[in-house]
Amino acid sequence: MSTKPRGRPRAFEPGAALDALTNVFWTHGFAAASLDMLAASAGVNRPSLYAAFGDKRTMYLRAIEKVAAQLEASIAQVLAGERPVSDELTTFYEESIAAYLDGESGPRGCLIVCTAPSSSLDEPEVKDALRAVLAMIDRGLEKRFATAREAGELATDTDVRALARVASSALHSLAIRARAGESRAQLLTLARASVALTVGVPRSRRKR
Amino acid sequence: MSTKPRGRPRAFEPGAALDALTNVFWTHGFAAASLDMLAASAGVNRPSLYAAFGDKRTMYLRAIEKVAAQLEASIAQVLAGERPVSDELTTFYEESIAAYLDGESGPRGCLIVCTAPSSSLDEPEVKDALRAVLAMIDRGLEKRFATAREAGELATDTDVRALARVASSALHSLAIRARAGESRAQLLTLARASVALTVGVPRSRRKR
DNA sequence: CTATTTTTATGCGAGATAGTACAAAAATGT
DNA sequence: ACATTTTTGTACTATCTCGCATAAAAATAG
Repeated sequence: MSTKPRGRPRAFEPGAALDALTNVFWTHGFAAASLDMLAASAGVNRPSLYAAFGDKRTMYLRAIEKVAAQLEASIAQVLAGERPVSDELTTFYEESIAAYLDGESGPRGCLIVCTAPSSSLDEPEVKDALRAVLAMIDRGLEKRFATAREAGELATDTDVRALARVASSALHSLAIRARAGESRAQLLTLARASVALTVGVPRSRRKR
Repeated sequence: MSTKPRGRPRAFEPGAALDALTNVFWTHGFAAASLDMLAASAGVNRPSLYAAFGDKRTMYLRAIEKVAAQLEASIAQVLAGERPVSDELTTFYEESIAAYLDGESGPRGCLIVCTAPSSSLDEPEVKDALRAVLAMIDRGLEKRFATAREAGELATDTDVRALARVASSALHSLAIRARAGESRAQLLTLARASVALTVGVPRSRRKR
């Protein structure tokens, strides 16, 4: 099937290179990330980067797509509907917080929530990608809440759409707060309070 | 008291110049705002800008301080404790949404929430300023909720600190969503749902 | 072994960028 | 009138920036 391509083989793996690009954008944002930094981080020369990914804006959009895909997978996996909705939502926040805090040199929040808004007015495609990701998060939570409503975990008259938007808000705020330097304990306080307000106290923490 | 200064008088008003700088940073963020843009927007030459405000980073920090002061004033005024907490909180969100949507050329969210996170890892002072503003918002809401609890509008065992952090989250999200292009109606839906979840349905909208 | 194809690496080049030096300008003090 | 003080505006420098042109390198095809 995939017979060997004709010319000189690539000296780098595009997937690993995109990981490196994503890392640079995550720390510095779009505008402050220079091509020299990006190329050095990927261990590749600038022309090779251009050949593989296009210009800087395209590289940034690829990074957003990559993170968005991971996030979508995480939502599908954690909010699978196998445990009580409050437990799953708690896990979702906890895992997000862990991801926001574990940058190579300190906390850095979410690439999309924390860096895309800044460049979204100069780069319409970034704005579109940002809006799409926000909508994807809303939809993922809405779907889980709809299941919970059917299962009797939420009142039958619950507006799951609006509820999902509130639950997403906590996620956005967690990303920003993590990047601003808030402690894990502070972030967890917000996460737990948000869960309690949106879907009720988790069974494991309910007084009795 | 303020006898006239000795040398050639200023040809621009520093307050108006800072407004112009703030405007540029609001649209483009810190890194993408060039000194040429800033100077042109303020109608001033670059050396005059440097003399008045210091370097670009300092200009950006002044812009953040200015917006933070306006926000603090808005919180004190709108959440004064003169009306039911749900009404005041609704007004607070509505006014914030109006501000997020009324940029000169389209919606642009909040300068601090939408642009500061992106440069906060490269510029520690920006990170500190961002964290301080987030804490200020949390405190302002917490204070109002504490008053509401004393007034019997919230249950006596309400954790007003955690509640305030959730209410702040909605504000952060509104800022980002506005900049991403969500409609006023979408933003209002989130605002109303957040009010309902945190402090209950406003009297004016309560069924009976 | 030669031709072809694709990637790599050096390096260029046009332009933007941040910050500053310096002289002219515009005010006040004496 | 003249010196002093402060701001203005032009010009400058040194550096960075993006993106690309071009030739060498490394593979396959025949």
